[in-house]
Amino acid sequence: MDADPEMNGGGRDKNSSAAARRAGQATIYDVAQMAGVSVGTASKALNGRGQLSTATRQRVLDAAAALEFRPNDLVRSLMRGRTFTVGLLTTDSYGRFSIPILQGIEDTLGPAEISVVLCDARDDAARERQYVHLLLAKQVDGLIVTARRIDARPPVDLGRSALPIVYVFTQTSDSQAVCLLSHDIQGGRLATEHLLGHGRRRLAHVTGPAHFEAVRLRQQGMAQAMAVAGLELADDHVRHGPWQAAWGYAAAGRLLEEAPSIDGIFCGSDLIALGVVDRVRERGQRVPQDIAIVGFDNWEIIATAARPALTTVDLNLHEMGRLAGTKLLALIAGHGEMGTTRVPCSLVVRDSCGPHAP
Amino acid sequence: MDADPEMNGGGRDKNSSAAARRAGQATIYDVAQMAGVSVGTASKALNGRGQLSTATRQRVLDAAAALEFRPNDLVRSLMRGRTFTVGLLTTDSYGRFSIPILQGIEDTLGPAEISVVLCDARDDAARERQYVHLLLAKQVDGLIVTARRIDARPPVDLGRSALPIVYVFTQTSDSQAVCLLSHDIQGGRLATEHLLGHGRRRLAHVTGPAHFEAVRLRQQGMAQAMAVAGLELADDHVRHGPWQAAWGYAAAGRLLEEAPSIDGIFCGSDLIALGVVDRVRERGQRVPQDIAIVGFDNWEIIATAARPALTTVDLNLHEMGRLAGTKLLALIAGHGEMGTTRVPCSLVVRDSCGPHAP
DNA sequence: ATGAAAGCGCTAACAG
DNA sequence: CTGTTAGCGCTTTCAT
Repeated sequence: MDADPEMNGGGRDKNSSAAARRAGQATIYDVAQMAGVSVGTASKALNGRGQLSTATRQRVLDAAAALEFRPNDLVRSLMRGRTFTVGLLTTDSYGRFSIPILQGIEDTLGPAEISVVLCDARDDAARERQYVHLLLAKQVDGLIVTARRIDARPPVDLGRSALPIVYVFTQTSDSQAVCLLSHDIQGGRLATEHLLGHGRRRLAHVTGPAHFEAVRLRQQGMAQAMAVAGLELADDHVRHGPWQAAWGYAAAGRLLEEAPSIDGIFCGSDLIALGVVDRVRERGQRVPQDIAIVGFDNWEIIATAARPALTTVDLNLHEMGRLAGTKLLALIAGHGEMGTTRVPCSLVVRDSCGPHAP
Repeated sequence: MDADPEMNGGGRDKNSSAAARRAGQATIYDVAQMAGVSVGTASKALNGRGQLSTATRQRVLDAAAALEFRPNDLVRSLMRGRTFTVGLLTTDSYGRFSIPILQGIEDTLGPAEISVVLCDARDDAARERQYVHLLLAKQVDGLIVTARRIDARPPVDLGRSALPIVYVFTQTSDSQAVCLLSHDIQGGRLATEHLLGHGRRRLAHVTGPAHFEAVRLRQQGMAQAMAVAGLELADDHVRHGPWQAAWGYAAAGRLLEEAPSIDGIFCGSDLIALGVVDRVRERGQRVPQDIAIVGFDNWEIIATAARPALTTVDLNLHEMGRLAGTKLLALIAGHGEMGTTRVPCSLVVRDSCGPHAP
C-alpha cells in the first residue's frame, strides 16, 4: 500500500510524528522527502558514510539546512548503546568546590563530545538515590562523585549496573574505587615552608574541626615542614574550631594573648584567615611585618577581600576536574586504573606574607 | 566466553542488545522471558495498564525486581516525544547566582519528575551556541536562561524550534519573552527605609559601575525612599566603582574624608559593604553606632564574614528559581503568559544597623 | 487475559 | 550509487 501519490501529502502525516512536529523539529524523513531520496540515503549523506553521488549528497545537505534538521540524540544513543553523557553527583550545594571541578571535567569531556549533567543531592541520601536512579535510567556512560570534603563516604549504590565511577575530592572505603584527592599534607608543608622561608620561626595553626581528615593532614604537613627546620609544632599552638571567619577572629585573639611572640600563622582555610588578619590588625600588629599569614583554599573572593590579600594554598580543583574527566574516559574505554591519586596543591602568593619567597 | 546454553542462549543474544548487556542492564525482554510472558504483557504489568491476572502481574514484577530492571528513559522519551528534562543555560561560572536559582528550579520541577541539565556557557557566545545545539539535540522540553546580571542580552537563537524559554535574572529585548527579574528599585527602597528607620538622615551610596542596570535601579529606589522622607540624595554622596571589597574600602575613605557627618551608607553589594565597614572601623568609627551600613545580595559567606555581620537586601534567588520553574512548566503545558515579572527583595537584619527596625 | 505487530527516528546491513 | 529491510527497547493498539 503506497500512501504517497503526490509528493508528500499524507506521507508527512504518516512519517513525521506528532511529537516532532509539535516541537517544530524536522525529521530525517522530511529531509529525505525534500531531497527526493530514501531515508537510508539521506542518513548516509548526512553522516558522510557509503558512496553517494556528489549531487545527491548536496541535495540532502541543502534540504537539511533548509529544514534546520537536527538529528535526534535520543535515537543515536539508543542505537549506539552510549549516550555520551556522564553524571556529576555532588553534595556541595554551595558550589564552592563543585563548580571549578565541573569546569575541569568539561574541559576534558567537552572535546570528547561528552556532556555533563550536574545533580545536587544536597547532602540527602534519599535525593542521592533518586538521582542515581535517574542517571541510570537516562543511560549515562559514567559517573563522577564529588563533595565538600575529602572524608570517606559510602560507595554509590549502583545495584547490578557496572557503571564506571570516579570519586573526586571525596573517597570511599572500596579499595577498587577510583579516587582523586587533594594532597593536603603537601599543601600543609607548602604553606609552612613559605612561612619559614620568610624567616618566621614561632608558628601557630588556626584551623577547622579535628574530625576533618583534611584538617589532620594539613597539620601533619605543617609539623613535617617544621621538623625539617628543626622546629616543633606545640599542641597549644594549634587551635581547632568551626570553618568560620568569626572563629579565626576569636582564636587569633586568644592565641596572641597567650603567646605574643608568634610571628607566623598558618590558617586551615581562607575564611578563617580572613578573621585572623582582621584580629591581628585590630590588635595593632601589622600583617605581614609583625605576623605573616598563610591561608588555605585560594577561595579568590575571600582571599582578595582580606586586608592584606591572602597568600594561600590552592587546591587545584580545576586540575582535579580535568584529571577526573581523563580517568572516567579511560574507565569508559575499559582501560582505567583503580586506586587513589593525590593531586598536589600549589601556593598563590599575595600580600599576607610579604613579597615572593626569598 | 559465556555461552549460557541452559536458560536462554540464542534468545538472549537476539533480544538483549550488546549495549545493554555491556552495562549490565536487563531489558524488558529479559523480564518477559523470566516471567514466561510476552514483552507486551510485561510492559502492561510494569506500568499497571490493561487487565492482567494478579498472578501474571506478580510474576513479572518479581522478575523485574530480581533482574533489577530499569526502564530505559531514552526509549520512553522517544515515544512520548518528551524527555522530561529542561536545560539551564548560565553564564555565571562562579555559581553565586545560578546555584540558588538552580535549587529553586529543582524544587518546582523535581515533583513534576523533570530533571535539569546545567550548562555553563562561561560568557562565551560560541560555547552557548554549542550548548543550545546540544540541548536541542537532546530534545529537552524547555530552557531556562540565567546570568550574573539583570541587563538585557540577545535572545537565545533557537532557529526553527519553538522551545519554551524563561529568562531569569537576565532579560532580552524581545517583548514576547518570559523574564523574571529582581526588583532592584524596591530593594533600594527597602535598604534606605531601614537606614531612615534607624534615625539616619545623612546617607551615602557606595555602589557598582553605573552601566549596570541594577546599580541605576537600586540608586533610584534609594532616592525615592529619601524623597518620601523629605531628603535628597546628593550626587557627590553616590560613588560608583568596581564590584570589589577594595573599592568599598577606598570609596569609604574618600567619602568620609569629604563628608564626615555621614551617618548611614547603603552599599551596592555585600562585597563592597565588607570593604566599607573595614575602613569605617579603621577610621575609629563604630558600626552601627556612628555609621549604619546596609549591604545588598545577602551573599551569606560575605555578609557573615564582615565585622559586624551585614544587614543586607536578599535577592530571593531561590524564590526566583521556583517561579522560573513554574513559568516554564506552564509554557510547556501551553498556557504560559509572556512578559516581565519583578520579584521583590527582602531585608535580612544582622548587626550593621543595630537591632531590628524600631 | 494474553500475544502479535506496528511503530518512535535513525542507522546499518544487504540488495539491487 | 541508491533503496529496502531490520532492528535499538519499549508502548500501544488490535486481535485472539
